[in-house]
Amino acid sequence: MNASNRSYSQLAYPIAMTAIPHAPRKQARQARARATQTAIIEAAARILEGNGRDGLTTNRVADRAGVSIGSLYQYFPNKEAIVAALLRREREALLSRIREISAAANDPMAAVSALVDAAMEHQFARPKLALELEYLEASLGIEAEAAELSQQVAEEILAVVRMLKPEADLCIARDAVAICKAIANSAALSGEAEQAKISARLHKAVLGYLR
Amino acid sequence: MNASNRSYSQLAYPIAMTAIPHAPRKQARQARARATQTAIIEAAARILEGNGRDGLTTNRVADRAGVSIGSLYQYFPNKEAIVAALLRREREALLSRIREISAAANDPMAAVSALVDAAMEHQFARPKLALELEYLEASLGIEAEAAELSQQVAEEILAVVRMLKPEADLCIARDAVAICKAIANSAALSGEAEQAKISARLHKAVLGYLR
DNA sequence: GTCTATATAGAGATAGAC
DNA sequence: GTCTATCTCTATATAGAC
Repeated sequence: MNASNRSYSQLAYPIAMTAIPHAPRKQARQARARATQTAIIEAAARILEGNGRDGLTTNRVADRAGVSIGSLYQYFPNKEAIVAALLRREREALLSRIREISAAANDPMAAVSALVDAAMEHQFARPKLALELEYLEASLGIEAEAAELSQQVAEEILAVVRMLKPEADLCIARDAVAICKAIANSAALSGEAEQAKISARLHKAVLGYLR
Repeated sequence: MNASNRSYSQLAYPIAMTAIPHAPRKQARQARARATQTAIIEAAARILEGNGRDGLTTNRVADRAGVSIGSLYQYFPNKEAIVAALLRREREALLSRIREISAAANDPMAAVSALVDAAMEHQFARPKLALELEYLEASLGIEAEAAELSQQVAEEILAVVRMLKPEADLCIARDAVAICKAIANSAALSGEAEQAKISARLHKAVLGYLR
């Protein structure tokens, strides 16, 4: 994804004292670089939340991240790459949560229920961001990769769903995901705030579908 | 919406023959004007389907509609207005279909089922267009009006749903709509074409939720 | 390796001829 | 009332100083 992530940490430090001052400096630079990257990605996230996708300009991202536009382009080749990185960050977080649940699953009903909760928490942690990313995903030019992540999510979900409903196929899993997103988004958009109420409806919808 | 829709047709024609050539000319111009408007809106629709929202530029719309950019701006004050008109066209078509079903409703189950079918037909008639419009709706600046149309849809749906489930509220109706859109979109996006299969899942999801 | 300044391009929208 | 030509603005991306 970015070319500057070389593994300086694997350098074998010579015993000579002259090497010692270098090590931290190099490490520090790596850490700084990562921090800058993260800052840029998070700035993009906040702009999406505050100004929507039309407000997301590279100049604004650079400004909000506290770096110059020139620096931004040292870390990302173009605007798409920033959005892609952000999307990956969010999706991977959700995916790993799903995998945890899937791995720990015993009782089918409880597992499905836990998945629904996870989806809802994810969506409600930053609702505007989740929504904007969904919109942006379609126009990203990384369809292949995005599709692959969705695929992985669907497969993981399917594994759990099959505990409850052995004849289920991938369509069913995708539907379940779609239902979660749709209800959560629609609730968020129409200004609902009572998570408990929404959660109850979500469970009803998903379990009703899988019954 | 547009200022040129004055009701010339209500002019009482004087008996004098001089009036006769005017009437058709005015009528003809009106008809032409409407045709041009329609052509512009439909051109926008086709561009959305073929090039996505990023490809939707006013110049391209004018070109595809077979008029010059100058003419386009005689009919619409800006790009948003074109999208808004298109959105209205689609939404009102769906709304009036929903009203038909609602008005003719006898058996609750059958009515809900008919609504689900209508939603699915609408979504699958032009899936890409429906999806793009959903994305665009959020950035339209006509939130108030769009929200009102959604509200009308939800209320109409609620009336039918209450036949099945008297304690239902607007949230339930909105959820039902969201479920329909979500499953239809997700199916369309992942390339499913068998409408019968999707329809079966949709019914299951909605009826499962309302049970 | 970070900044400022700017090249470049493409969009929306308008002016004015016909 | 429709066209062509064009203005203006703003966004992405780069060049070059430091």
